Amino acid sequence: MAVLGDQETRQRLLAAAAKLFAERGFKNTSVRDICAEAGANVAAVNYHFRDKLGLYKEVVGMVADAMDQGKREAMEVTERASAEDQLRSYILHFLRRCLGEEKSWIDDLISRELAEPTPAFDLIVQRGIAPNAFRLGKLISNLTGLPAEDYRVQLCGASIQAQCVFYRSGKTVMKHMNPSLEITPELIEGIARQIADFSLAGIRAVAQQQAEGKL
Amino acid sequence: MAVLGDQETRQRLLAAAAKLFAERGFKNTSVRDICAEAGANVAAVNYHFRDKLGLYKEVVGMVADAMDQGKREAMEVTERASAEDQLRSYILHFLRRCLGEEKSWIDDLISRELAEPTPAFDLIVQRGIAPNAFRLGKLISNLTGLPAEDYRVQLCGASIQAQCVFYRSGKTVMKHMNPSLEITPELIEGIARQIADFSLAGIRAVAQQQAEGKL
DNA sequence: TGTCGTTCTATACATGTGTTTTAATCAGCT
DNA sequence: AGCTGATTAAAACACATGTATAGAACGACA
Repeated sequence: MAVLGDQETRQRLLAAAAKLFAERGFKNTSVRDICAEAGANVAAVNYHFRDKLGLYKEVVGMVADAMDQGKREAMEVTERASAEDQLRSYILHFLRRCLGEEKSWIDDLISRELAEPTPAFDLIVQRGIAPNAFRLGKLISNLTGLPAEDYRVQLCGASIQAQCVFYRSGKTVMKHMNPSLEITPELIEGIARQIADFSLAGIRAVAQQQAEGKL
Repeated sequence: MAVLGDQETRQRLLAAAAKLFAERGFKNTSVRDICAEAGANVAAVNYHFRDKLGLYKEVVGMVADAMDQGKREAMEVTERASAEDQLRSYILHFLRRCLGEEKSWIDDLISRELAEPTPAFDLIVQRGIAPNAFRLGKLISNLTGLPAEDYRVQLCGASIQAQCVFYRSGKTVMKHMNPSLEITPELIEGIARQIADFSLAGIRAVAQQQAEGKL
């Protein structure tokens, strides 16, 4: 087609690549597979993205942004709510994405990148992780009255993040140990509630102690 | 050499493979690299392990056992101590392995396998994860008086596990966001203490609620 | 209509990889 | 010494993969 890029196959390549990279990882996905999935020629990747790595970076950038947006929304929907309810909403939202069916491929791709960093690692930290850590810090600061930069606040944020992320690989393990287990919405809500209760109690306990160090 | 296997190069292959697989992952490690590292011939892998995958499975099995043993020791050293102290010891031990220098490659390999399962996934769940989840359940059961099979107990175990594992990839991210950060033993102990305080408060809060569901 | 720039296709190239094959080496045994 | 079985070595094979090249298709514009 024509003149100033209609970018049609470019988009198809991005979609196909996102799907396959998330499913199988960078090294296990061949350029040929991506092009086949996208209905494009083998050379299309090099033409549009210069490299296989170039394509991957673009995908990772998109995914990091999508992740960040999803998390921002999960907090902002309940902006007027209490800090506690904001936290509960955040946890539930996160767990739905890790344990539910849809869109979990986003976190799959991120997990892979964390376990086995490629040159695209930067993008994830910069555009996906850091902004979210910042928001979480503010939330916990509201909840405790401690400054957001406080060592204890940072670690509480990490603890909450940790419990959520855990269920991404946890899903695989659970299905493996108990194949008949059905992951219902009620199950997810139950887990989310317990994580929230657990964490709120943890936060309050930690906030009462003396600060001991600095990040 | 001779008769009934002196198994010398076999051992060298296992050691080299463990190191390289943990460093770069399964797909990113070539048989040739392993053999070079072990000072063996290219064909040695196929002779001793039939496959590249055969070698990998053997390595994963070893690693799963080593992980399990390490965690068992971390609890048993303090068998006579209170359940609370046992938990604190467990968390500190775990964090040292994730954030410290030595032996963290064990958990690196496990993480990769969780993020990108291969046919060796079974081994890890069976010999590394399941036994530990069982022990953790018993510990929390002691701590709360609830039965180890209780839904809430299981989830508390997951929360603790989660916070520890988190710092394995967390280390990479921290170093990336703040390259000048020194991970001192004191830092590790501080984090461990906060995780323990956080979790103990969480456990007590959760244990006081009504049970809501079953795994 | 003919030229131009963009996009797409078919094909080839170079390389890295897991695996196989065939022969050499060597310790123990008769 | 000569045989036997296990182990190691060198070379080759088969194939997948990332990338480069050369040309075709096609719309836009003069």
